[in-house]
Amino acid sequence: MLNAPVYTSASLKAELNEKGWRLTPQREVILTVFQNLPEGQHLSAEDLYALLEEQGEGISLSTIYRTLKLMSRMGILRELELAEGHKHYEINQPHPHHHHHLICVRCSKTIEFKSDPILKIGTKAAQKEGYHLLDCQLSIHAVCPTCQRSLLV
Amino acid sequence: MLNAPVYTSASLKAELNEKGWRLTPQREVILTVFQNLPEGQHLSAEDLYALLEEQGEGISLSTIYRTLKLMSRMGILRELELAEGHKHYEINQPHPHHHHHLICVRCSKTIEFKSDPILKIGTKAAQKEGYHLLDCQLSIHAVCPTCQRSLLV
DNA sequence: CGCCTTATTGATAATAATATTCAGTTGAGG
DNA sequence: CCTCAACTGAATATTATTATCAATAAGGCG
Ligand SMILES: [Mn+2]
Ligand SMILES: [Mn+2]
Ligand SMILES: [Zn+2]
Ligand SMILES: [Zn+2]
Repeated sequence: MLNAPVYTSASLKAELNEKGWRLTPQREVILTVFQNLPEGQHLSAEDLYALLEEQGEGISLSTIYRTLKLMSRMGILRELELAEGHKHYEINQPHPHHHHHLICVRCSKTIEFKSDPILKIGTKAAQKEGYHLLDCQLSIHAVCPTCQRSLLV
Repeated sequence: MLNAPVYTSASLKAELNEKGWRLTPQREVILTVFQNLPEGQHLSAEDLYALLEEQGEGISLSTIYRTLKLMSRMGILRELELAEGHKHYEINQPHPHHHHHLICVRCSKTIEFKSDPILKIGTKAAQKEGYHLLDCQLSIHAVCPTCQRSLLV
């Protein structure tokens, strides 16, 4: 069941150190931002950069890109394709908060929804092949009601 | 249930013309390539470009990018994030061939698997919100057995 | 069947997200 | 503390994808 723990600074440090990596203030700040992000919000690299700038905790874009990638590969964050041209990120929540995305390919309006069966099926599929699960996300690409009406394409 | 028909030149033409667009030899060729692609194969824009070059049916990269995007937004092709840095495409098959992807985030080794329940859940989720379904794909990000062994990160 | 309008193509240049480089800094283990 | 490799930030490079624009060719229509 997506063994994605709720990370604390301590557990993040432990997991990093285990691999010879380090806990830095920047990584701690970024984790905190994602942990406090309201449900349904997703940040791009630029979003995160701007947000931190605002908070007076400026972190370089280089470090932001590196950290987003690192944490995604650790299974701490999820990398999402919610819009064309750039990725979005959110914290990778375990079971009761784990969810999926219904995305309008025209305007990018996104609706989240939960599904236990999907998480189960995904977990089993990974297990069967001996893969170590990091994230499991159903992406539904569709056209929202508004965009259906506006006949534009 | 993902009303993605099996496209023929005629039905492609019909659907294009309906929107004031045109069927061109290039679009026909590209559709044919994807329809004849063996199960489990996915093409990037560059892959497709090289493949057509080889076949002596060279099509410009501009047109390839435009066509891949157009056909994805029409629901004819699926746009997949199977590797970092570029997208892959495959034909969007209806029910009995519809499938999902288990992807190693380290080496990009990908395994396909089917699941009727997921397609059902996705279809229902879109319906409930009044979205017009184009594609429904579960992406499982994980680490394959080989990459688990090689302790590298 | 031709004609006219306009979508489409291909070549080229532009854009923008992300990666890389490297010198200076700082975690973490001993 | 000390050492050393991992990390950061600034600048630069990369590269997938998009935009531009003149030339071409679908397709609706008379
Ligand atoms: Mn979300
Ligand atoms: Mn596939
Ligand atoms: Zn929309
Ligand atoms: Zn692998």
